[in-house]
Amino acid sequence: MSEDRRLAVLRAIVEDYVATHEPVGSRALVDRHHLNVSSATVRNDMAALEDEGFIAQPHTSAGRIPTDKGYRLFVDQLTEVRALSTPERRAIQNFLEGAFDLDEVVDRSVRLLAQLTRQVAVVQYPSLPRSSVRHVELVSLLPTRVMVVVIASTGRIEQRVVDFETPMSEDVLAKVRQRINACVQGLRMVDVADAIAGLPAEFAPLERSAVVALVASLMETVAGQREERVVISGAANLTRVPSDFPLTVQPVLEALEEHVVLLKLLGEVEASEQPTVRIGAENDVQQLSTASIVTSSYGGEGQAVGNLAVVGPTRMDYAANMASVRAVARYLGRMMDAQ
Amino acid sequence: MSEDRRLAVLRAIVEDYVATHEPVGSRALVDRHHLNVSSATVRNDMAALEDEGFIAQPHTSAGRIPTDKGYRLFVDQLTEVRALSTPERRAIQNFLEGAFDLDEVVDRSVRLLAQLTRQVAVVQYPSLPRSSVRHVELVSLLPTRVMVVVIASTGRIEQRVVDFETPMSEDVLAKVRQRINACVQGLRMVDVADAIAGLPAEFAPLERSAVVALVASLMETVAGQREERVVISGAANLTRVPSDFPLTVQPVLEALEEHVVLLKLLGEVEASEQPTVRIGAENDVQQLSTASIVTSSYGGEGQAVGNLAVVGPTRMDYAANMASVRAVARYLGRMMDAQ
DNA sequence: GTTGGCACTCAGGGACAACAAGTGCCAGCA
DNA sequence: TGCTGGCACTTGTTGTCCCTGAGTGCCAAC
Repeated sequence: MSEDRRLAVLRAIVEDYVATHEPVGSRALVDRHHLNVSSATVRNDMAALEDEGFIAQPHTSAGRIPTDKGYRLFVDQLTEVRALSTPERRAIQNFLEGAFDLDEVVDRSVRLLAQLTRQVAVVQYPSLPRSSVRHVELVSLLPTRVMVVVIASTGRIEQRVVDFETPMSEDVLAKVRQRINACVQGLRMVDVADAIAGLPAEFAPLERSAVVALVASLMETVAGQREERVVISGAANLTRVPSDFPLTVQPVLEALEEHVVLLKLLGEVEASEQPTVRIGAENDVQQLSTASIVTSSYGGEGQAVGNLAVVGPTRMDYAANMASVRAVARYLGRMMDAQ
Repeated sequence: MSEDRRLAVLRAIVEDYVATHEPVGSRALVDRHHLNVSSATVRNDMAALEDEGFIAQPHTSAGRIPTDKGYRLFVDQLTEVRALSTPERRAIQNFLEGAFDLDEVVDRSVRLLAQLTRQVAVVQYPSLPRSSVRHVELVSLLPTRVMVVVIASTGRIEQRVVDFETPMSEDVLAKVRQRINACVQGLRMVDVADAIAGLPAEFAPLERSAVVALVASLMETVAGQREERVVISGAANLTRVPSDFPLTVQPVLEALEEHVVLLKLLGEVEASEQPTVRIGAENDVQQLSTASIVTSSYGGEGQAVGNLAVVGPTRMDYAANMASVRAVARYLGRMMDAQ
């Protein structure tokens, strides 16, 4: 019994099952793929594959479907991610290039990814701690209230309102603004806290408490556990094929609404050129144990600033989805650079 | 045959059907509500109600369910929106008050609304054209590239990148910044275009083209058809009761992903203290013809700056949802004032 | 190691009967 | 005039039985 053929049989089963959504039997297999052996031989191979846990039978008289372990082996066999065709690439480029600002770039990316894969797409905003400072603006709202606006190199903008006990004059505010920018412009967010820690000491005791409050607020903003943000699109695709998630659309939708859960999912990827796949129960999130996730990081200049993902049924077209995820991640990274 | 009793019967049918999700028969009706008449009498009333189109039978041997027209009459009979209980109100307040910035306020509101109503909630960001300018910031990215950042009175921030043909010095940029803010600060967005139209003329011919580009970009930003933004939450609630949308979760989900559609839905409300209800086919959006929508506007000082809504099956608890929508709209309006 | 053959299993679907829920209508009553 | 009890009728639901077809496992032969 050849090991190679067994792998070929597994691959054929996965391909057929992904295409037809029905358990595939030995007869259909030899008909559709030219395996050059009889159905009885394939049956023997299938029995072996089942013993090893790669495929399973819904019931005795049915064909086989791949298990999570089977998909895993299948995916690991995919030696290289297929490249998109030129027209596909051009479509992506055209679609993303019309965007004006970061919100629009992210929004278009997530929609595009959902459309390409016909699955649910998730895109994380460029992570604040992983980018650098372009500009800090202080806008006076009241004599005792200032809005701190941080503009990141990725185009992301964060704001926060600070109240003081003692009023601050426009002159002092201008000076603080100038000093802060001098200290932090171009710095990586993670280094900002150190850079401005000494600032309050430069100011007269009377002004110092307000400056301390400003600096503290700025530190909070850039530390930003809270500031990670994700966008999803294509939830309707979950219901496109009802059998995808037989009775389980709800837990999946619920998981997708929990941004904390999503961030955890996205966060588990190490930065890499290749998309990462997690299949079924490989996901730590219990609600997504019937789903598979294809993730990748993106960022300019080989520097990951965020992650993105596609979520779908374990029975998905892994090759195509990996290609789409990689393509969108690349274009997104390029947009970040361009900004 | 008393008209009052017929209305009471309709109300009882709606209430029972909303509660049980099953066609309600004459027998069950007299059992559960003390109507003080026999089931035969109720049957006569039901026949009349059916003639008038307020209720319908799924099939001959089944009970009655309300039609869209029936729900409409029921809703119109609700003379006043129930007030929320004090603990409910306190919960809302606590939930919303911890928010730091606008994004967080909107995010929390939409989640809260989804949780209160157990339906899909939609919240529109404060509309740019309906708010005023707090501050305009120009951040130099390159000598020929500036990021225009507009901060609105509602806390909303919009950005946009402008490229010039001729480089602009920091000095000129500072002057433009100062002049723009002098012209537009505190102005309503709709009046901004007029206020800055004359600005380029103040500058030397050499600088003028860049200033024109800046002014044009600013005008585009505040005109902002494109800039309306909505957030949704609670999509998982669509699948909570499978019978809510028998085979139709998909079109509803699709409609909810089309922000253009949502904005249209939200936009059709006239500003009013009372929530507006649109039932089933009353929605212009065909995909939502099996859904009902409860909308309201919100805004500080009686000035509407945005809208919000709850989307659910026609068979929803209208009284409760109207109360929740109104409550969240009020708190949201208050938050806008506070900013 | 591969193949054809054959007995076995089991989900799916049609036919049919019994049942339950609910209706419409009518004659009688206040 | 309006309400009520009663009764025949309709129809979806449930359960049983049976048949069919797809697919398997295994064995003997090549």
